[in-house]
Amino acid sequence: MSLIQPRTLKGFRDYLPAMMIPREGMMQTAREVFRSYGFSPIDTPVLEYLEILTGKGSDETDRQIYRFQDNGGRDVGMRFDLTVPLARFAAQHAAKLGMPFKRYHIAPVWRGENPQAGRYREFVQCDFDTIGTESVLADIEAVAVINRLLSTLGFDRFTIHVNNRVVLSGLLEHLGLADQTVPILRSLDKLAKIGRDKTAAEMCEAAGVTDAQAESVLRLAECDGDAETVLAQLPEITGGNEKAAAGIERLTQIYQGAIASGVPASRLHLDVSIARGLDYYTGVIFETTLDDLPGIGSVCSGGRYDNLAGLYTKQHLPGIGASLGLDRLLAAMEQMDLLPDASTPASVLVTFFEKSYRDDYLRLAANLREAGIAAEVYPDAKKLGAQLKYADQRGFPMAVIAGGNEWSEGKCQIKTLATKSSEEINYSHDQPGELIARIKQCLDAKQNSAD
RNA sequence: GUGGCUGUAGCUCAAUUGGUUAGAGCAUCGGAUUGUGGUUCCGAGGGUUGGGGGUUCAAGUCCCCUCAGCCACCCCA
Repeated sequence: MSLIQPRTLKGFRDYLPAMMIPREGMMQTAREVFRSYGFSPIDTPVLEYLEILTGKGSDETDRQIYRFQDNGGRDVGMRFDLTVPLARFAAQHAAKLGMPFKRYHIAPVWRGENPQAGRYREFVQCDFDTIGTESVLADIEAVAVINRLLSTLGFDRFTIHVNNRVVLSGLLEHLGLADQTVPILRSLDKLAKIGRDKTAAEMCEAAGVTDAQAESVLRLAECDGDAETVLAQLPEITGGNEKAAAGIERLTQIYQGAIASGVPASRLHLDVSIARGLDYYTGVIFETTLDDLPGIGSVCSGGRYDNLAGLYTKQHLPGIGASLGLDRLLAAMEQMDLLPDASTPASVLVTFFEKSYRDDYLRLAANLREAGIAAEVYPDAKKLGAQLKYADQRGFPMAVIAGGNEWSEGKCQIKTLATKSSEEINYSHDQPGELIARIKQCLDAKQNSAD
């Protein structure tokens, strides 16, 4: 019979232990950070009625949704982000949840687009959102959470780009271009890539603006520098428009609040030119890039959406949140060679030396686990060298070795793989304390030297 | 979805202008070595050259299709 070729779909990937161990660690870190701010976990179905998903996205996002008819003939789709399902969830359960409501959601999403480095058709997002309040405090907190997330994950050099869409829409209102927001945003987004002149030309063509209007918009987008400078220049650039002034005031508060929350000013960049983000954003928007690998794109983006749930309920449910692109970040760490190469989560390999002591090895390993030390017993009484090689290659930091000599003397050997050094420790099944203490000491030492 | 580049063993790469049975290093497994791993030596396995079709006496090499990866557009985590 012919074999079926084992393969995965374009843009979908397997995760081997060496990748999955840090990946799970990142999820755990994200969970801990979210919980420390009071966000609660939720989950929602992978599949939604198609109409739920297509309601608010642009044509572009609609095109990227995996969709099909289920066996009952219903039109369904796989979620392409976690924010739209949240809006549905909030509209459906608002009464039970109470407002404001803070949730986090770590789960895979699917987008049928062309993959690239750090860009997949299936990837995990770590979302956190606060809904039911328009308070600037929630906006500030979002910045603080992003900062805490990235730094807890081990990053030091990253930049959180912050903007408020209201500033631009205020300017557009001032210019009488309020109804051309979307095409103008789209053109503006290309500023860094295609340059000033082409951007202006495209704006004229796509949105029908005059040269003078394009000039005003570009002046806004090109406003750059440290936060104070930008904030000081914005009122004049936006022509004293009231709406823009409110947006600038909000941006100022977010900036000051973030600083007060402990976010280093060096990591904050008020970037009036970032116009990206899904169409549903209405206020502040965020993007986070790694200073050492900007090319991989934003690893944590989000913003405020004040009427997303409006599609599903008449209740006013404003929200703000952001999403950490876990798999993109993982790809970045891989490229930057930041991933540890251990492919086992265990700390100790108990070598299987002499068959007659099988139960003693099992008992010893059980004692280690009881003390919180992950331990694996090698399954075969193979040559010791082979077992140690196995331990080293899998990334076990330590091994325990005991044969007839050790057992009869009430001892066992512990070996630190990295240094090849070993020592004898007193041990009996009833009094494992000395062994456990010493192993923990060695593991701590290794942990510290790795940091 | 559109366009460009790429695709040989698990990994990194060879293979005259198309020309015998597609090679090497590393890795894997076994042995030298029945109580101590990253060295050395010996041996073994592993490929319908991503897959399919075509041109040719002859295709890893040329052409078409397809699949996948990377890049650009678009969009985004």
